[in-house]
Amino acid sequence: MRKALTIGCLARTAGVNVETVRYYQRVGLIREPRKPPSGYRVYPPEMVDRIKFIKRAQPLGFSLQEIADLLELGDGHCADVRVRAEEKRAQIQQQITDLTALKTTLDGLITACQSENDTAYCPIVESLAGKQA
Amino acid sequence: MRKALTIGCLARTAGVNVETVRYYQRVGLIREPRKPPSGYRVYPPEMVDRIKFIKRAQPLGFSLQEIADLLELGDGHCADVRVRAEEKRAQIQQQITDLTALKTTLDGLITACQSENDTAYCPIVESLAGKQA
DNA sequence: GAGAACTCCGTATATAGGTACAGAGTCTCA
DNA sequence: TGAGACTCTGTACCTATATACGGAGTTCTC
Repeated sequence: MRKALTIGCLARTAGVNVETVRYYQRVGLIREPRKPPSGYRVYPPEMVDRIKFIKRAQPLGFSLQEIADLLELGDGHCADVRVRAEEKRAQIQQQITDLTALKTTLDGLITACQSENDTAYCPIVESLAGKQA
Repeated sequence: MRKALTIGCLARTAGVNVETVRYYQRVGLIREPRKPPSGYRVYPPEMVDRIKFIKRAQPLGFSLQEIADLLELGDGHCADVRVRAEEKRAQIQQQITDLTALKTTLDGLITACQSENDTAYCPIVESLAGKQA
């Protein structure tokens, strides 16, 4: 019989700490499997990808709560999925726009690194100088 | 005479808390102006944009340390600017790629919201399913 | 020139996202 | 079958990123 996916195995496979898995359970980000009479919980294999997703979404600027929202959309507990998905998409589009601006600025720095730069002007700051505030 | 840009005025204009400005000074993210004999520090006007930049970079997934790095690049304290800028650019490109994948998945959810979704399969998770780990 | 509003400095508190550890029970495998 | 590895629960601790507060001094405004 294949080894059961217990919490330690899950954590190792997904590349996180066991305590992190427990933490995600505590805050409701992932479901805790029913505790079998024996006492050791067994996780479904998809849980590995779910945790990997979380770990990749974080450095994109999503909080755990936002990630929970995204996952819920994917889980298809519909109702207002469409509306919420559209909101998320708009937010993500804004992030892409900002990052693209930043990247363009870095391109400039890279190709013209002989910066005649003794002024208070900072090209990096300019890149996100949206006048929205 | 125009009102001097004291810390309160700076904070208000940039849309942050006074304590946040002090905090950024403490951690070295922005420079604290020399204290005049009177005791009230005066900030240069560019500081407003610098703080706004920080506040826009954070939700893109950058830590304060990473933002400090970016700003330093822009400030042109060269030496290894080119190399560091190239690293940052690569990182940002990866973020853009990931976000684009996520957005594409949301597009799918939005156009085909009648999800025949009773399986363990989750399209959102799939979107970042890079097999890099 | 007096009171309100502001600044300074130091310290304390808050929240998110983990990580660590203790003590007791369970599983695995030679 | 017994030692070592693992899990469970609960609680404590840690870092990053702020935010709040108290008491003393400064500036603005009327």
